[in-house]
Amino acid sequence: MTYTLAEEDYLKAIYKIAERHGTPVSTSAIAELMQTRPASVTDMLKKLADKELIDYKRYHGVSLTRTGARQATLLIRKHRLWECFLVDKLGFSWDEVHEIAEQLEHIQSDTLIDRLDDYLENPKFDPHGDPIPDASGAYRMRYQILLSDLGLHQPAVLVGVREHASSFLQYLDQNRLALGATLEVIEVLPYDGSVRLRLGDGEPILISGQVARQLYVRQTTESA
Amino acid sequence: MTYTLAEEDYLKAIYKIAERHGTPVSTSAIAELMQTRPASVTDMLKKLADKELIDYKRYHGVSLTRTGARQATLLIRKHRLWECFLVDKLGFSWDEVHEIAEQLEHIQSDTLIDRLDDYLENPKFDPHGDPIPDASGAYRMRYQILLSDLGLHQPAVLVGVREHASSFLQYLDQNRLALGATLEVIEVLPYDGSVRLRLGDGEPILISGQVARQLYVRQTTESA
DNA sequence: TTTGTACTTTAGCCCCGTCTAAATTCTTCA
DNA sequence: TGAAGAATTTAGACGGGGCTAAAGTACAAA
Repeated sequence: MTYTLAEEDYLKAIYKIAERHGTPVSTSAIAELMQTRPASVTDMLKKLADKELIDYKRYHGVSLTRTGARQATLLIRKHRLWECFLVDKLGFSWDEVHEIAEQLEHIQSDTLIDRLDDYLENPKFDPHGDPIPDASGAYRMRYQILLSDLGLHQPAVLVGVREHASSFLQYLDQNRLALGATLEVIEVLPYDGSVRLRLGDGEPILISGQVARQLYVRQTTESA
Repeated sequence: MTYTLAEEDYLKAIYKIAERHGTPVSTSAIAELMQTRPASVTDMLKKLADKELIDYKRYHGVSLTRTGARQATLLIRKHRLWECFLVDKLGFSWDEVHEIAEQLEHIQSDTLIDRLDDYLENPKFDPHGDPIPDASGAYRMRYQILLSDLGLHQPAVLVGVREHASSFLQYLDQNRLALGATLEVIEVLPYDGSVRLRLGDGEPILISGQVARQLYVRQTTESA
């Protein structure tokens, strides 16, 4: 019932890759995400398979078992709740919390995490707009689309970020692109896909197509 | 500048033993406190000595160097601040927090601990009445004596506990012996050293000499 | 001064998680 | 169909941290 730090890290990595790119998850994808060597990954996969946390066929990648997915979801719950704590209570900014939450998520205590959840008033999303699973591992996906897929003049709210790199988040801060901001696409430049948008009721700003593809928005009216 | 989990645990153990029983600290004392084998302790002592965290002479015990003591104090600071957080913010009781704080104290982030300190409003004592070192490692000892050394009819306040075992703390709870309680010794039974005392303005209660030797009190007047 | 006993260290082994180098398997394309 | 090339796994090794068994050291008592 209790796993090592390394095992937990692998489970989370597999979960994340599966979420983005589907299953099965390749050895090299895990190695890349975890900054380690494929040979090391193979070793660990055997151990995880022995513990029935993953389904593993040599040369054909892995997927999480029910138990493995359960555990991964729990880790994500812990990670995101700690991020809320760091931002909401301790005053960290959203680009500073990842590293610390990576450590905190390994603290073993169900009571602790449940009480933390209550203390934070059961948040449903973390500071990056990612959903927080409940104690049973369930979470609801919010309706959201990429800003790059938002129609012209369609009012929307910024609800999440796909990219979590500090430099990206700092860039957003500098451009007043905070979660909850209302916005509307004014123009998409045909040459390179850059997007001009109105933020709240301020002056229009220009962001690259690259950035637009990293932002999740929710439309705020049902018009075309 | 950054140490492994095991190294940190050893430093803290050595610090604690030195605090209670003085220096040098024996291999077997460390082994007993850490629930490990003397042979394992010897192995680790060599490593800590190589890193100049302890002074170590074969067969003659160890003491912490300045650097080692600094690190141990920092760990204790972290441990005690986390205990405050768990009790004051998350509503844990004082007998539930030790295990969790043992894990939390290893989280590496100076910023985190400083912000936690501020968030808790820079407490000077943890839930067991133990002093919390400041960021520089300094802390002030409170004036305190053992309840077993308190004179008859001498008004005093319960300020700390020497024993941290859950069962002991729960026993105190059941007898309304909480930190901050005012008390006065009414009688010491000659037969076994049991102490009868008045707690606040309630009925007298009887505690064993054994228990009285685990409680720290501060006298509240200068009489006799 | 010697010796018995308790304490400590050494020697040698184990498991975890990682690595490099070499071998194997998969896949794709001519 | 049959390689070439990419991905993956195996083999063998290492450092961290722990254990047992055996050997060495200290110290108190005679």
